[in-house]
Amino acid sequence: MNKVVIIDDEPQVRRLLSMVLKARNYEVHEAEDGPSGLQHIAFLRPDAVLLDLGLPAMDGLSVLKRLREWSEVPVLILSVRDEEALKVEALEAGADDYVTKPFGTAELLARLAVIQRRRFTRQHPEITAGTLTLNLLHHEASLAGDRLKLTPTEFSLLHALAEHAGRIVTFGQIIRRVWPAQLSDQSEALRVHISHLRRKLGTTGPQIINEPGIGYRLIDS
Amino acid sequence: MNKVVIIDDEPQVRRLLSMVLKARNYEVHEAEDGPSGLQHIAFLRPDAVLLDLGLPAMDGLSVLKRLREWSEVPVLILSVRDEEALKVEALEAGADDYVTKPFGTAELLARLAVIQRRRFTRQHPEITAGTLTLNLLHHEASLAGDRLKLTPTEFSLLHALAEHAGRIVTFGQIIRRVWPAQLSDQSEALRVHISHLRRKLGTTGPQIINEPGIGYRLIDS
DNA sequence: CGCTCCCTTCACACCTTCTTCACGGCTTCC
DNA sequence: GGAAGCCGTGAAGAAGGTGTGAAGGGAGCG
Repeated sequence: MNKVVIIDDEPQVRRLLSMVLKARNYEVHEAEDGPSGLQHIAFLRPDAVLLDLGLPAMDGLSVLKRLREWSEVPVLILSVRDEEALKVEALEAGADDYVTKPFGTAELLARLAVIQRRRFTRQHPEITAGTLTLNLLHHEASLAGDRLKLTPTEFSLLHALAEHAGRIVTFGQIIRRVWPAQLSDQSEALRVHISHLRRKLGTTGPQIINEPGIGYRLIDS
Repeated sequence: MNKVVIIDDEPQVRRLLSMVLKARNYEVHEAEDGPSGLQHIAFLRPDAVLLDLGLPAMDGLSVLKRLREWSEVPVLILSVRDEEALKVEALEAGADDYVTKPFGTAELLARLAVIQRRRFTRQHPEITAGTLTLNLLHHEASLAGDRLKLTPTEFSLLHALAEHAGRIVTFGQIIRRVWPAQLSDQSEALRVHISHLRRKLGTTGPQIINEPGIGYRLIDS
């Protein structure tokens, strides 16, 4: 499913966009300011970003520039009519397209589809962490060449950990990613899946380490 | 060039400060009371403000509170020794640091430089103070490249200090931030966590300094 | 319908972390 | 110089987080 992060300080705009996109089967994540938006993007690796230019604390252009230092994710700018100069700057800083508020949903969806198609070509189909390999295209995991038999939830969980191998991934990040639409607390289920994963990973290769009170970390050796 | 506004009712103090700062290539503007000081700030948009707490008509604390309604400009408080309680109030009202009269010019210039530098490094997903680095996204802390093993409370506490590295953070500010929902007095627990943090930080890099009766300060070297 | 697979919940033992207490050193103030 | 208050730190109990076996329940399928 297509993941989108919306960065806009106005709750109404976020709600509208969210509704429209969810109806098209997008998985939507919202952020109300630049820093938290960047964190969402860094972790979720969405397929597209909708970015408001007129953010309060850290303006949209700064967010975009910061983002482009490490990500090529398609970015669609949301701007109001009188920010012409800013729009140009944004495009030069690496935005893919823009729509002017107020915008029609049809136009928005069309532009979104276009910028995604443009970027679609290159994507990493495999991630590795030591002897562990995840093939995202085929949903397959293997450990030192041997195929691992993982359930969908386990694969998703391991994916979240392996993508940031060696680093801490917080409980909140894991849960938002593995259970995006879930409102109830999944931390209990998470512990059980971690337990299952550890058993399947065995004692020799990569290990899942708990950082008490914070999250988990996948280490290579 | 750096613009500074000095608000102090004593002409000698203003003249001294003015000389020192001009020698360092600051552009200096003087005001002898709160209202005219605020006007200067509103009009000049200075890069820093030096504010005497003991002003005749409108006291320094009132000036600061008024100022903070519309400006984030760094403010360095000038106070005399017996205004301890006032200093705490000033810091909690948004002052960035203070120096006690009489003060050395070296100290004044150093603190001024610190509070100006810090305003730029807001909102970054990573915070550094000397050899100390906090990665907020991954909840990781490292000292000179080595990862520090911190508990959640320790991380939160160090975060509060590091975000204002070089400046005083009052007990009240720390406690409200680390234990937001707590009603009981956590000052005892705070001392213990500070102790643990100091042990983990060691004796070489950044140090946590106690400012008796006021709060703590994280210094780089 | 019965089977299988998978996810979630529960129970409980275990372990880490937080808080409190106690006490000694240090500074400040009279 | 003595008293009072603030601060640092060791130790220990309290509180809360974590791992895992087992059981319940829903979806898909023949």
